[in-house]
Amino acid sequence: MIEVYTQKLDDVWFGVACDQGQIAATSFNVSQKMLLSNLLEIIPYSEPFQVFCKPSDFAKETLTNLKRIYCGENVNTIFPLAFASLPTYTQKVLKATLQIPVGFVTSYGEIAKAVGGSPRAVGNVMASNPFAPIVPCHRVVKTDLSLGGYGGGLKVKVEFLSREKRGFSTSKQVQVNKGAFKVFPAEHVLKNFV
DNA sequence: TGCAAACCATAAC
DNA sequence: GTTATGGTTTGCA
Repeated sequence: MIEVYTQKLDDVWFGVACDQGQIAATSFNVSQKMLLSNLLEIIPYSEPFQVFCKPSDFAKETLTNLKRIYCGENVNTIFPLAFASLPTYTQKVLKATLQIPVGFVTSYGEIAKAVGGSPRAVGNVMASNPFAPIVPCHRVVKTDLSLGGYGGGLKVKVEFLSREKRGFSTSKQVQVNKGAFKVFPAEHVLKNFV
């Protein structure tokens, strides 16, 4: 039985779907209706689920952390994400995306170079990211440092990046399992929006 | 700039 | 199996 919890924190709804102590999906939205719709779309139709009004302790902690990420804070928590049910390639891309530090962005192509596959395929994984905003798909942009797309709307993507900017000025390398990819300061993207 | 073609993993049929 | 579909990228006019 998958347990679904939602909670409103400072005008934004956050939600988590828990499956046997693991996180099957997370999401956020200004409307609770949309949030539930997003979450339920992620969990398989065949899985029985129940929506709870009151969060469990674990859910409460997770939702609080989601909000902190949403606010642009550094959150070091390791979340028990349910990767096992996802395709291998999807897992690789999501795990690489997890390595992008707060205040930095990278491109679809950079991730593709690090984990294999094509930028297009990486975009597909982002588009169906079950763990927003834990997996920071908002930190992935196009090669020319223009935005690309975002599930929650481009405005939200920009807002995320401006809350996360840390004043970095130089790019750096991030190691993943096999390869490495380059990350750029979030400012490099934001400057196109002044 | 702008457009066409290559890209490649998924999901849906 | 096969096809359609992208949160892309690159090359070429």
